[in-house]
Amino acid sequence: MDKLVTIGKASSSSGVSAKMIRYYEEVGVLKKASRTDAGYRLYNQAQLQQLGFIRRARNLGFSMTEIQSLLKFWLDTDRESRNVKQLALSHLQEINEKILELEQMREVLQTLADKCDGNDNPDCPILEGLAQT
Amino acid sequence: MDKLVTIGKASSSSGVSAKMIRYYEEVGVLKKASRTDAGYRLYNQAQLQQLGFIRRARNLGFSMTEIQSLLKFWLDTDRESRNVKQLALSHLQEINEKILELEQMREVLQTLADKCDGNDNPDCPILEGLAQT
DNA sequence: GATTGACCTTCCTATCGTGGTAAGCTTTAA
DNA sequence: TTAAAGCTTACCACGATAGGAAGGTCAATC
Repeated sequence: MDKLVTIGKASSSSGVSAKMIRYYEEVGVLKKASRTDAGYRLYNQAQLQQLGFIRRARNLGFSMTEIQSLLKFWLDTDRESRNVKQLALSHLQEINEKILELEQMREVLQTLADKCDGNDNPDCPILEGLAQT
Repeated sequence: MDKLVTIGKASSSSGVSAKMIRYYEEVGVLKKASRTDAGYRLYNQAQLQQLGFIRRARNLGFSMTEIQSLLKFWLDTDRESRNVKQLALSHLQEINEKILELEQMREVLQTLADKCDGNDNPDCPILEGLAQT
């Protein structure tokens, strides 16, 4: 039942590009795939699930290093959920910091933009704000 | 009055690293600096102001390409504020999109994390969410 | 049996903004 | 005079991704 597929099928069914699948193998996030006699990589169902896992973790903004840990936890039945949660919370904090940073940028920039007439006149509070004389 | 300084002073007084100052020159964001006989770069007051301008624009998240445009506008007394404002609003939109993306990540991840006990038990809704069986 | 086209392989390049390092020259201060 | 600090260019690295070139493999069609 463990149907094997080459990298193209693995890519289309997981939503991860073939390029990236090879890259994940190269950097050690994925174990080396088995090969056909001709050297084609082969993936089984469990490996396809791992690719989906990686894609979803990427979509949540986890770095490859974090994903490597998450995958290890996932495959380890002796994991402690404490460690997974800690990783998630640490990433959540990063996300929150980025949001705050972007919101501050937005506020400053919006304030400047609001003051700019945006016509054919050269006077521009945006440039003045950046020049900050 | 137009005191000239070498790159170290230019860096410390503008808050832009010497490395970056050279890089901006290399990619054409800054005009090539004049040089001493020995080949040391020299910066005048106007150029120091430009460095500050760049630093503040970077702090607002503008890309180097956008900053190149902003600098051009700033130095062009025939500019129309319309174009500056358009650039700023376009960047604002990007910022807003990034914020939305991060907020979506946060919501999903926070929901998963809330469901995870975070103890020595292996059961973990975070991993289950990523596995999405 | 031969050709074709889709698929696979490895290897190299680029992105973007920043940091680091090494080898060597110049300036300044002791 | 010598040592330290500062400058120069020319490399390499990051993280995650994409593109391309050159070549091997597979399956279907002529």
